[in-house]
Amino acid sequence: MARKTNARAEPRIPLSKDRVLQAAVALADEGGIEALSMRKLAKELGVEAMSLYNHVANKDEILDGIIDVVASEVDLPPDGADWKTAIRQNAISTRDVFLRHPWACSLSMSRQGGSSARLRRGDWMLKTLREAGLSKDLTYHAYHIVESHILGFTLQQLNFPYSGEELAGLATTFLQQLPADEYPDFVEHVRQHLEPRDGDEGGFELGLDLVLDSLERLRDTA
Amino acid sequence: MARKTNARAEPRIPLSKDRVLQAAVALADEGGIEALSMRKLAKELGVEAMSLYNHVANKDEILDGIIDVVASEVDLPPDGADWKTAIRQNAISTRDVFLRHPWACSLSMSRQGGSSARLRRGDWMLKTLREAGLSKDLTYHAYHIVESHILGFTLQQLNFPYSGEELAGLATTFLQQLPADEYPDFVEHVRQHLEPRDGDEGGFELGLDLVLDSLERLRDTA
DNA sequence: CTCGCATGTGTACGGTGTAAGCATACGGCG
DNA sequence: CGCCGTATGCTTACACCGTACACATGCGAG
Repeated sequence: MARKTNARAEPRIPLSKDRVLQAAVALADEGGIEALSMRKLAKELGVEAMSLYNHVANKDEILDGIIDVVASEVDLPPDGADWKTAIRQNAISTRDVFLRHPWACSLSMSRQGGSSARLRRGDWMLKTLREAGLSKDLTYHAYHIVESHILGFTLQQLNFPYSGEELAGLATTFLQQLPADEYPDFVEHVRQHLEPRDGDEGGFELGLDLVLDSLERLRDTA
Repeated sequence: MARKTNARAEPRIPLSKDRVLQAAVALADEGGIEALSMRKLAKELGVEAMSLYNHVANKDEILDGIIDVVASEVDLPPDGADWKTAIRQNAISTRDVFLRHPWACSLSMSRQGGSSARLRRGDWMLKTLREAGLSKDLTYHAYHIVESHILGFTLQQLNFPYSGEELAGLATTFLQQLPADEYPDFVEHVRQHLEPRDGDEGGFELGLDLVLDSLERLRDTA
């Protein structure tokens, strides 16, 4: 007979922080962040809940970890390119990543922990701004302004009832039950959301360019 | 003896949805949103947890309700004034309210429910933009861009380790434990955060004016 | 072989939101 | 005045959460 313990049937890949985080991201991706519990995560890995604690200190460490996993997915364009297009690319990449992991944007905004991938991105953006010739002070503010647009815009888009094809139906019912005479402009706005304009990259990039051009102007006049 | 039930000692103000929401806001203000549980809220009101369900359907309704309570605190400047200063005032007021209720900003971004005060504010801003002469399309985008800045910037500020006096000490330790040679620009940025610049209204209003001026320019050239 | 350590398990505790049934108090009716 | 339906509050109970703690088991080093 086979050796008693080394059950050949399943090679039993050992757990690891990496595997835990990977599974956590997958779980959050398909069920939302509220579906990510230690018990469900353990089950997903074929293990008991407490076993996870051999690889992570607590759930917070998992949350910080999965934020870092998604943060590591965003592109940091190489130096040398024009600063505005570099930041533009990074902003768009950041947005894409957050749309791919819809739970990550709000989670990322609600915890201040600086894990490596996030630090790397922040440092990259600051360096890019600084090397673009912005003053120390302007760089400081520009960073927050650009980040505000990226995070704020993406979060808004993620929280909208959804533009995904048939789910527009859901939005129309939402529309019908709000008093059109009392909030006419808001109703009009929601209606505009339902027009086919595949995503809101349009508005996102419009605002982004507004901000970047303004910063450039500020740099040149100051 | 006194009548048996009508215990004179405490007139027993009856519960009401309003009283529940008011207490919920107070609880969240002093303990953060995670301190807001049905049991604690009930205790605060001198009542048992399940009694709350006579006045609200579930906890979500409480969350939507307290968002509306804070939303009703923001100023909607009267018509007639210059659109940029009107929106400016509203933006600053919105930011102030969110700084007063630090839990409200992220909560407000993570639920799409349109309760009356929020709808009123959204409608007001859209109307203001439209009457400023922005095209339908530009109004649509401008709304999201302005909102992104307000919400994104405020959220960023709320999540920063804190600029409050001695808590700066906490931030300095945070600073010391991150590798200064690896992320030099980020370290510099955090250091700038610690300089006395009471709040970040500076950056907030700078970015806001950037956006508003750009929108005006776009209106006039299109 | 045996020991120690890393890893996974089982059980338990205090917390959460809330469903169901019971107790009580109040307002309108005879 | 007395009665009763309804609104309000209380009690108990359930499923789920994060995680502390004690224990079982496997593997590599001496």
